[in-house]
Amino acid sequence: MTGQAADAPRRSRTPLSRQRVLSAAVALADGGGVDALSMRRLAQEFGVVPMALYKHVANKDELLDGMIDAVVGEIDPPVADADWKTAVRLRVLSARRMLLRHPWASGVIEARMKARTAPTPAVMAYLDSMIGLFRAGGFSLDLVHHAMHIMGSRLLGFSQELFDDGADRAPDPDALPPEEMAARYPHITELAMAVAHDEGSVVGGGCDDQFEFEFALDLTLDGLERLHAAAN
Amino acid sequence: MTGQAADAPRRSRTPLSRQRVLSAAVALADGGGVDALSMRRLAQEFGVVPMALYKHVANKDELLDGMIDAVVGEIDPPVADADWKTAVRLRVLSARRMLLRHPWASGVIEARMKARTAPTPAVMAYLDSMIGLFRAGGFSLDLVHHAMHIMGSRLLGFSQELFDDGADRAPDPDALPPEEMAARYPHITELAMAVAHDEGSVVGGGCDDQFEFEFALDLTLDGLERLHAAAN
DNA sequence: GCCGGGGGTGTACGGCGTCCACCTACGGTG
DNA sequence: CACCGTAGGTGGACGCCGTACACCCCCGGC
Repeated sequence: MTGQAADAPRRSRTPLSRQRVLSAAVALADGGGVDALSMRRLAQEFGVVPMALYKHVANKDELLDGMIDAVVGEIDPPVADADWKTAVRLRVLSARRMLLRHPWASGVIEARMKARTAPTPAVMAYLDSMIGLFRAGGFSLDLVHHAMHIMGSRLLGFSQELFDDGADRAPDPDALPPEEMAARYPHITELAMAVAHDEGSVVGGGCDDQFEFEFALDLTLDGLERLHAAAN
Repeated sequence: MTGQAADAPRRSRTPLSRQRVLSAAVALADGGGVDALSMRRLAQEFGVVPMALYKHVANKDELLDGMIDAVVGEIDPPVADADWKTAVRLRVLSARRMLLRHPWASGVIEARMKARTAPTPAVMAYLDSMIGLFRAGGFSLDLVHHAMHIMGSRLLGFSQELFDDGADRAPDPDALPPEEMAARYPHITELAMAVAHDEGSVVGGGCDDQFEFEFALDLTLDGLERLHAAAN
C-alpha cells in the first residue's frame, strides 16, 4: 500500500531510462547468450514496443557498447600498496571473474575491437590503468608495450591487436582531441607516442604485429622449455 | 572457342558441388567480412536461388563448419626432423598466416568452439598433431596439457577452454566411438584419458580451468619479470 | 491556457535463415 | 524405346531481425 509509482496498473511503471535498458540487456544476455538479445525481445521485457528503446540507445551497436562499458566497470580497481606483479595478477583475475559472470562479454568485446574505431571508454580506462601498473613497477615503455601484446588474450578474452594504433583505419569522426586523450588516458597516450616514433628500441622496433606475435610466442615457448627442463 | 561446357548461356554452368559452395563462401567472407556472408548472397554468387545451396550443405552452421575445415586444412603440416620447439614455432606461425589470410576465421572458430559439442575434424587433427609435437619432444602428459591451455589463444586465435572435456555439455548425438576416436586422434585421446583420472599429478590436478588460467598467467608474468630484470 | 518537446506507439520495409511443395532433366532398367 | 526414381534447382511463404518515419499524448514552464 501507499506505493507511489511502483505498481500503478495503467501507465508505464518506471520511465525506462538508459540505465534500466542497459542492465536489462545485460541480464538478458547473461541468461540465454548473446543471440537471445534482440531489440524486440528486450522491449517486451519492459512490456513496451521495440522502437521505444531507441529513445534511450541510438541503435543495437550502441546498446552493446553500453553493455560492455557496464560489465568492464565491474572489474575491481587496482589494489594499492602492492608490487606490480601481484597488482596485475589480481586485476586480471578480477577481469576473468567478470568474464565468467558474463560469458557473452568476451565475444562481444572482441568483435567490437576488431571492427570499431575506438574501444569503449571503460575498456580504455581499464587498459590505461593496466599500463599504469606496469609503469609503476618500473617497466620501460617498450617492455610495457610488449607486455600488453603478450597478455592480450588473458587481459579481456580477446586475442590480439588491441592497438594497431590507427593510420590504416577510417579517420574516426568522433575521436577525442589529443589533449583530452592525454588527460583521460595518460598511460595509453604515453605508450602510443613512444611507439609512434621510437624506431630502434630496447627490445624491438615500432609496433610490428608480426614481431609482437613472435615475441609473445617465444616468451611462452621459453617458459615451457624451462618447465620441461625443471621436470627432469 | 571450342569451349565444351564453360559458357553455355542457358543451363547451369557447372553442377554446383559442396566444394564449390564452400570455396565461394570462403572467398565471400575473405572480402567483406563474415556478415557479408548470407545464404542469399552466396546463392546469387552462383546465379541460383538460395534454397539450392541446401542440397549441398545442411544449413548455415554446417556451411561455417565446412569453411573452418577448409581453411584449417591450409595450415602447413609439421616439419620433419626438427626439435619440438622449432616444430611448434613453425606450425603456429603457419596457423597465424592462415588466420591473417582469412580474418573471419578466428572469430568463427572461437564461436563454434564455445557453442558446439565437438570441434570440426580438421581442427581436431590440428590439435592432435600439435600435441604430438610436444609429446615427441619428451613432454609429460601433464605438461602438454598445460602447454595446450597456455598456448590456446596463440594456437588458433580463440582464447580458452579448448577441451573442458565434456561431462557438462550435451551428450553429443554424433560422437565418434572411442576406438575410432583413439585411432584418429591418438594424442588427444591419450591426453584426455590422462586428465580424466590422474588426480594428483606432476604439475597440478585434473582439468581445473581456474588453475589452468592462473598457471598460464603466472608463466607469462614470470617471463615478463625475467625480461624486466634483464633490462636493468 | 498554451505550447514545446520528451517518451512511447504503429506501421512498414528490406533482409535474414529455412520449411515445404513442386518441377524438371537425366541415367538406368525393362 | 518407354518408364520411372531421384538428384538438383525453383518459388513461395513464414517468422524473425534491426530500424526509418510519422504520429500522438501528456507534462512542465511560460
